[in-house]
Amino acid sequence: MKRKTFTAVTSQQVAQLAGVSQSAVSRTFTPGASISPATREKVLKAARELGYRPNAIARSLNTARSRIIGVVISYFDNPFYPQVLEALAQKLDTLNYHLLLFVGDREGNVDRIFDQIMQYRVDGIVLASVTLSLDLSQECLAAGIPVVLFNRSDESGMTSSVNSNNEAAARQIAEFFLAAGHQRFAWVGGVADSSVNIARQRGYLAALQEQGINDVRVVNGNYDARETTRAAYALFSASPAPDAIFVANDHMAVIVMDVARYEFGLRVPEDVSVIGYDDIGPSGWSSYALTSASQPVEAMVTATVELLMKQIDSGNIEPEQITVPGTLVVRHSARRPQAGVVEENGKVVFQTQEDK
Amino acid sequence: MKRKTFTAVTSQQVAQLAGVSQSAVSRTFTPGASISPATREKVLKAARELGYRPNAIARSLNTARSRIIGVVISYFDNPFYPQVLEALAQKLDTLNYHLLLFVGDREGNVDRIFDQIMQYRVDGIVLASVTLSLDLSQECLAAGIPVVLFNRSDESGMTSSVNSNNEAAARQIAEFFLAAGHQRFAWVGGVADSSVNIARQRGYLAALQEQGINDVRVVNGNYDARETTRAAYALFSASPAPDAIFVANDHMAVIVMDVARYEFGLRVPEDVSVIGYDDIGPSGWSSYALTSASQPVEAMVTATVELLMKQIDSGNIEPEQITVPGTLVVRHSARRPQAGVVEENGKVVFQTQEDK
DNA sequence: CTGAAAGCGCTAACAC
DNA sequence: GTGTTAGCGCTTTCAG
Repeated sequence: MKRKTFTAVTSQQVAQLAGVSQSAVSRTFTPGASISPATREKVLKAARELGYRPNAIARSLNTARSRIIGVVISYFDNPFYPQVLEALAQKLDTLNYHLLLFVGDREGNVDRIFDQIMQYRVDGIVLASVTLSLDLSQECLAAGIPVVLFNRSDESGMTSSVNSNNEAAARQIAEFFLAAGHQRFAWVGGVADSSVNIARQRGYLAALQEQGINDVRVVNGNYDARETTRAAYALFSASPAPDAIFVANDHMAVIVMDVARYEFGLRVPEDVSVIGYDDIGPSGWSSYALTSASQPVEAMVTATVELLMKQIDSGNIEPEQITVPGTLVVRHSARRPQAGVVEENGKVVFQTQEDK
Repeated sequence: MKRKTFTAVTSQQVAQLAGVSQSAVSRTFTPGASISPATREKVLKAARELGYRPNAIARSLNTARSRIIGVVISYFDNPFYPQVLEALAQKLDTLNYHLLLFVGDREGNVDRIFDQIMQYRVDGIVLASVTLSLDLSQECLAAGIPVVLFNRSDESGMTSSVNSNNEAAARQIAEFFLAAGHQRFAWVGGVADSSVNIARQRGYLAALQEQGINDVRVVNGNYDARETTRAAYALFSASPAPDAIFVANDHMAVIVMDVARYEFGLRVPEDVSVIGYDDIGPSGWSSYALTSASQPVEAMVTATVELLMKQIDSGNIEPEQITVPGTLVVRHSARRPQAGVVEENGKVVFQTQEDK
């Protein structure tokens, strides 16, 4: 058994053992501080003996930097977000920052989350919650805390954000459908006023319209399993049913496929082509083999963290909008066009003219 | 534009504006403190005006309580863990605790994680990382920090843990297979030395053995997609191939099903029955309709948090092993026995004799 | 390069 | 009930 008294060891105690001043101890553990190799060694030795670790809380108190980034997420059902979370945690860890997690479910807890975030004096915030009102980010910015919206943008341009190129990707999907000779198009949307949903829908419809197609069936799945099922039913019950469906994200697309196959006996892609967005894990599973616009999670996370760090270090929180391009990963849930589908780094992707 | 100087407002400033002492401010924000309604109001008013929020960092420093729980997770690919994370975050939030996330990927970063955890003086730790060595928990316990292992146990009994009843559930699965008349059994394991994997395998094999079945095909998927695919190939290439496969978790079971169907043209469950463990989201999708032992996530999380709180409040970290029972959710990936399958709260489950 | 000393913002005795 | 007074463990001037 170890000592019963669990009072953590302090720099003071280390100093005493090492026979130096407490500031010397502090300096040994402060990267850029000026300290002689000799004392440094003494301190390190004593620290090791005592099992000393600097108290991050105390440090935060007088540096006014917590080295904590608050991350607000909801929609854990969609594997996209856990993937982001993992990447974010790893990236931050690299920089010796830490991740305080907030779950933003109902609209009602914005105030509560804001309160918690403020109390912990987080150095920055990643807002990756689709549903949460933007008031939160405004309040944080007003308080001088850097915020970056992840996979979501703020139309007013007041908040920094990192997104994939939603509109362009959606246009590409329309082109893909068109090139494969589809005729009857549909769109299954997510939460109607979420920014990525709007951008994807806009790109898709616009590209279609440019080819003279105005008659696109639009339904809404609201990022919700039950509602998506209902929306899919509506789609396939119509006659003629659509033969090309772009679903706002993979998490819903998978449901649409299941309804098509198991409730309507449709073959995918022979009877109907389905394309999604995100390229989450299940999209790669054989049962789905979903053709999907991939989100470059790593790149997006890197951009997010860099943006945050820049703002934290400079104290300047000028908003900045970052868009990182993704690719259309071609699998088997949608009929393939004759041209444009190529292999690239072991993945099959679709290239439009401009890409070349 | 707001004021350019973002120095957060302190209790001192509030005190001044309210015309009271700084301690009065502190008291109004300390739940049980004795303060008169009158001063309380004055303080609250001043605080509102200034946008004051207590500095949690400073508070932590002298209460020696951070109100932060460190959560260590790896294996984000398996939706089970994100689900746990979400539940944990929500539950902790309820109690005004916060969740600092650590990603434990490689064995190598145990020391690093431990270091970070210690530096932030977290009040407790939830270890939900399958792969991470138990040294971490030992070190934390030695440092006097409550640790509870989640979905994982420590054979030595030195660490607290919360698990579903792995062995019992596995036995039940064996019974289910047996009752449905299966003959050729197989087991697809996860990381060989992970505690839940061991318990599930043990229960399954023991129950089978008690019925005189000793010939069970055992392969290993290591909780990894590629390896699981390989393991499934091995299983189905043999002749005769198994007709009843228990896979250590759903995340692998889904892969096994895909291989069976799309690589070997097998029908599930006509040709082969597959049962998994966890009852994650995708298991409910029509393409899989996986029969699976459900983990009672909410109950497990509640137990975890309660245990942690008890230990934190009492300062007593006697290890305690908690097991919470789950149910076998019956879908369509495994042939159903004649008896024992009943509907319960809208879910179809399997009941063994003892259950009744 | 090093030690002494002054806080960071708050809580918790302690007197009144 | 309220103000005064010590710190919590550390960083950071400031002399030397």
